[in-house]
Amino acid sequence: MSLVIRTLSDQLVDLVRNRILSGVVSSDHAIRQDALAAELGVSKIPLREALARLEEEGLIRSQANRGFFVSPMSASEAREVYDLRLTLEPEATALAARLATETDHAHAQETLASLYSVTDEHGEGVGAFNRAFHRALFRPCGKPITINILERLQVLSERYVRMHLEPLGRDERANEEHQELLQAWLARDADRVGALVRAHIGKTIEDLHQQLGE
Amino acid sequence: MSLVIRTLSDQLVDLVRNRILSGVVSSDHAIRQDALAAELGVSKIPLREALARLEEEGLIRSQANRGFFVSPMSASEAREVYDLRLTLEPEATALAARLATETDHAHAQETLASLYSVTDEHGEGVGAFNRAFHRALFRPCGKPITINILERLQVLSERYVRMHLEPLGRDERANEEHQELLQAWLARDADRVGALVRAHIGKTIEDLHQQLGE
DNA sequence: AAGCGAAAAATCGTATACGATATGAACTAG
DNA sequence: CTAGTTCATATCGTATACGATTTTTCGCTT
Repeated sequence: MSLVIRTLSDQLVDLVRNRILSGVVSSDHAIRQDALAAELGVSKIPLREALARLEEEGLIRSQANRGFFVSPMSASEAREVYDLRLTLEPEATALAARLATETDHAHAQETLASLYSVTDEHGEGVGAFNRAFHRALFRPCGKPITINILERLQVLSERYVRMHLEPLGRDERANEEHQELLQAWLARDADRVGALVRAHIGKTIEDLHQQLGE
Repeated sequence: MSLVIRTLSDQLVDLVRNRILSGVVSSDHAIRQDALAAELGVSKIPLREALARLEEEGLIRSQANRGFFVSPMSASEAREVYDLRLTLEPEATALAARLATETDHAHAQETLASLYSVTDEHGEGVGAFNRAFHRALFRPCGKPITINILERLQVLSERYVRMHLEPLGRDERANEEHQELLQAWLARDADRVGALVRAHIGKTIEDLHQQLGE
């Protein structure tokens, strides 16, 4: 699939990230490097490189000579992450709608189809496909740094979605919104795309605030 | 000074970052890990961890089995970086002006004084102190992720400042702007702070565009 | 002479092994 | 019985050494 050769460290980044997002590792006690390395069948060096990258992403923090801890979740962080997405993502997605090629269109449609196929199962991976869909919509905007920031924000926000929104079966409504968004995006209706993304994120913020009991 | 123990990798991050920003390593040919490690008197592992972190920051890119290359500079990247700063930094700095404590005030004043003292020399470190000053102004905003993103953007933008603006002796006017900005910031005049930061960044964008020959 | 192919050199990526630092428990003193 | 201290254990951080991949150079063929 991937034409570029992926180094072991890069693979570990995705693997450990998914573990953290799945909530497998608890927020409080440290990550045992040796144990995790042994469990994954690799050595410590590539694992440490992966952890260093994840620390830059903001998912974990390291205390010298004490180890890596997954960053604690907080209502304020959730608020900040979604505020930032609200600031950046609508504009980027709208721009991408204007610049998208036929290949991008096909890719976005495929991604949403995959999202549908896994939603029913309510299993793992829903968040990952959700991320992939939104990513497919803003990637063609042609702004590498913006894309990078948005991807980071998506990762940080996913924990809150998984913890507070997924149990409520909020997927149904999200899917309708996704479908509507995709149609506008494919039609290159930039203004409508921006508005929809803004509404989508805004709604998520509201739901989160309700859950977090503000 | 620093109460927290800094690991060797972290120190290398700053060191290598400064090397790249100084333009010591050219944009095209790869970074020799062994050579650089030997030159710095350390081993490869901590150096690689530092490089992995810098890659997440966006300063360098790695091709598998080929090595690390410093990201090429481009007019479009410069444009994007400053657009993002224009989107995020004024608001953050204005908010910080409202929330800043006496300690923060003292720190900001110290930082600007240090900036003055090194400006005359036109030597190294001007960029670093410039970064430190602006950082001191937005750090008290209390939004960790925003702070992190802005710091990354500062690093990315510094290369363009060093290359295109520093040779022009633009420091004088910048210092006046800095002084004005600091006064408004100390007075907690959030609106004025926002406007001044916006103007400061906007002016830099204009100067850059002129230099980059658009 | 130019282009293609193979072998050698160099560099990157990874595994193993060692020293340094922090945590936890046991022991002694008050 | 409690608090402080010391020692042992466990984990992290780093240096050294080895295998894999890529690049370059040399030789050969056309």
